[in-house]
Amino acid sequence: MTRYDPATTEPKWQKAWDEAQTFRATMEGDRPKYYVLEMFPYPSGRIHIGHVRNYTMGDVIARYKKATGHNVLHPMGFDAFGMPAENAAMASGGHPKTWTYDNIDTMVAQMKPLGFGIDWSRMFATCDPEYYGQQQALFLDFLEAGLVTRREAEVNWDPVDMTVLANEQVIDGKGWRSGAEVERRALTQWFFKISAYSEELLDALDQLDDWPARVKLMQANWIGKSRGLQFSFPVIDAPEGFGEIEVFTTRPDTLMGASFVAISPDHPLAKHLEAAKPAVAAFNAECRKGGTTAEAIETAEKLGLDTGIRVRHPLDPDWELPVWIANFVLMEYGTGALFGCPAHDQRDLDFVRKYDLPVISTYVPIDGEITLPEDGGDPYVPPKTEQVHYTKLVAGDAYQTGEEAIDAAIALAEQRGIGEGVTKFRLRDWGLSRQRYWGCPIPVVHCDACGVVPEKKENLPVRLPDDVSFDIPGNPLDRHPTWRDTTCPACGKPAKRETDTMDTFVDSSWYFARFTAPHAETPTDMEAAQYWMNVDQYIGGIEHAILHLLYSRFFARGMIKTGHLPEKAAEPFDALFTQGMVTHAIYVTRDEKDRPVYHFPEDVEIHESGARLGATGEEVEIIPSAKMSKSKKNVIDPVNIIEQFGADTARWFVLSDSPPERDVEWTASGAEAANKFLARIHRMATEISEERPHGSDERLLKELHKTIDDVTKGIESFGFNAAIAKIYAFAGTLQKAPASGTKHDGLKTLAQLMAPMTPHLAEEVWQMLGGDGLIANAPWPEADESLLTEDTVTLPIQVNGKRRSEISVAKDLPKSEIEALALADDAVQRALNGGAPKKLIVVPGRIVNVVI
RNA sequence: GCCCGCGUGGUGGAAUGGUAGACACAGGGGACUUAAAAUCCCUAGGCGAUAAGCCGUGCCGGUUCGAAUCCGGCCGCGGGUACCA
Repeated sequence: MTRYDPATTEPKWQKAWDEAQTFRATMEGDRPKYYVLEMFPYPSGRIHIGHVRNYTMGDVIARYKKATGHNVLHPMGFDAFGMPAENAAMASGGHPKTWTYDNIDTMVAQMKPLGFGIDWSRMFATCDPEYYGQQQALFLDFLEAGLVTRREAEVNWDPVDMTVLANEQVIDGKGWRSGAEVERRALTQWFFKISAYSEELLDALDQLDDWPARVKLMQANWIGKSRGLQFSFPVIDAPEGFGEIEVFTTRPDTLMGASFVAISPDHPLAKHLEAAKPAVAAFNAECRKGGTTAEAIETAEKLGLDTGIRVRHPLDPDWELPVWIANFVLMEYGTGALFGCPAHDQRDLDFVRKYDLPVISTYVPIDGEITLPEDGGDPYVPPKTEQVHYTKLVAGDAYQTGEEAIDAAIALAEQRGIGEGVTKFRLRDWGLSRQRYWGCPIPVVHCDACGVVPEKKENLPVRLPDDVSFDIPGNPLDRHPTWRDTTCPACGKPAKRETDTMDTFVDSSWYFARFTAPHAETPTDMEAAQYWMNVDQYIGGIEHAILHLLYSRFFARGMIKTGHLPEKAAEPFDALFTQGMVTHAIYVTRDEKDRPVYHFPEDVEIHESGARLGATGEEVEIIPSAKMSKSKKNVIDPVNIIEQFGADTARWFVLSDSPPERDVEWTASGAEAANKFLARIHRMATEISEERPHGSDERLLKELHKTIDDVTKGIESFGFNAAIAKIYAFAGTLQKAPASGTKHDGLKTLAQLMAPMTPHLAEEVWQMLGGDGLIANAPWPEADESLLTEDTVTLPIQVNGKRRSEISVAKDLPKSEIEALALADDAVQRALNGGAPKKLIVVPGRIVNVVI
């Protein structure tokens, strides 16, 4: 008996697929198209087991769809621009380009042995000039179509290194290299006008039936549509040009509980006051310390400064309120100013308690007592749909819901001409400027005479220069005179190139469209886009639920507007699946200064008494389980598993144990078990590979068709682990079954069911059993409906909801007879103890419940 | 802080309103073998005695004939938070 040997078998079948061009996608034939895409990887160095999991899932879908008669497109590429390449260049003196392309070569060489059914002829990297040149063309078309604008926005500024920092490079409010306290500084930057699409991007979520509900909810909350009242507070003794302060509120019903007006440190009035008042200037400078992230701003200590300016309450001219500058007021949202109502908002209450301002409740619960916030209680914040008792009413009835009171307040304000109801969105425009080298150059030129001038399309791509260095902080493009200095495309006079490059999210916002015609001389080829779009199934991590997916949805709309995609591609991803991460324990020792030193799992030996370093025997601390990360060294390189057990084992294991949307802990023992099972399947094939015997096995045939049905449904619903459990169960039954024609056919069909997951083994078994051609080209088995039903069913019998017994009855037995049988049951008799049941619930085919 | 998830045996998990723990890993016992490997069989949530029974899906409460599943409140963990990708 020959043992299954993946080392020879897997390359053999990969070569066979290659030679037959099995996965080359063309627009020929009349089969329906199917486009399956996994979020493309960043070329970080080597692939890890999480990549294997992600691309195996996509491959299962791709191979399954091919078997069900589809013309499948399954491409692969690399999201190749970004910071890590520059960091590597800074750390080790290489060039981002060399580093990136070397990594891509390594990762492709690691992925090919996994046997993915990918059309490798379509591969590209976003750092290929061929790709980013087309992206520059897209940018120019977007600019012309009015989808791009330029204005000031804040960045993290490292005052020592004199550079812009990414959020990731700000650690505890300090620059990662200099250690200097970071401050926020405004720069003129390019923006995509995504906020103009707020309403549309929100509304269209409803049509995405095959997206996870939580992703749609996160996007909806991110876009953040809210209706409220915009109105002004008249300023008393106003500085010139600041006669009133305009605010936006979603709770105009609480206007009679206002206790202060707060403006952002970036509000025009705050900036105006800086000039005359050193205290304001100092306060605003204090507020601008720290990074730009929402987390940093929201969790910072709430600070306020009384400007001394006072305003009048719009509903009561005798009521004066103080105007404060507060660091929690964002200039980007609403009007950059608000009124505080501490009785019904925790943040406002914290603020007034800190600065000793009044608290005024405007409503109380209808039922029940609360300690009013005036008397030291918590703020009262019921849902807007709940009816409350208004004690200080703006409009409407004293007893009404928050929603009703808000509508009434807006109506009153509009009637009196105080303000108007407006709809605001939280979504901000997409700042795409990055002050970095390794990205797509923004194809514009700054000319003293003509201003900002778009580069001519015939001059694209604007290529990144190769001769740059990273020995000093900052963007090397800024100090590269021969690249930076150019001539104005409009007037021909000397001018300077834009040295900012694009956010890498731009690169990943249209790559899916480029895969449909990766070498077209325009960004897309309309015929190919018309044929292949949309992506039928998109697969990727939940961490992309908001930004990447939202930007892609915007970009698709922009590409339609500029004639680069057909109308139908406005929502480019028909179905979305978000998979979980692969996690692993972290192994740590301590150095002489008690600093953590991380170790790769393969360097650690696990003993009963604990873990030790293989090389030195030093004791190792085990930190339970965390997301795989290169810096913590808790990454599993799948190459080890592939070398030891083969690609099919790696594929089978990553699919078998965990539901794909959930995080999975990597364990080596699981891979061994997966390998044993695959060897078992192969052994079965060697045992029954001779001629197909006569004779059928009805019981086995029913099992087989049930398995076909279960596995098909499992794959369709991404229930790979459950599908695999069914395969395990059927394989056990099959192995024990006596020889028959059914057994022979059953193993062949089992190979087909496994083919999307373990394609090499499946080809091997298929060939051994005399299958026709490649299993990769064989049509998917269909379950015979007539074999799926059973004549008798087992009904559990509950007494008061607890299982006490079970009966086996004919499937179509009338309810009355089931009732009689259930009541006659010993356990039920015992429970009834001579009495009669209060109620008898019979759910045909499912359960009986006797209520006593 | 805010938004979104998740929490089930020693472990990965199954069951999405109807028999909690399918399938597998690790464990225990056995067969085969001179021995080992490989393979095969049995066992397995907890308490109880192997019975009856009781308890049990992070915690507390609710809806229901019936809740891991639906609702409310908490705790813990994870993802995102607009310059990580």
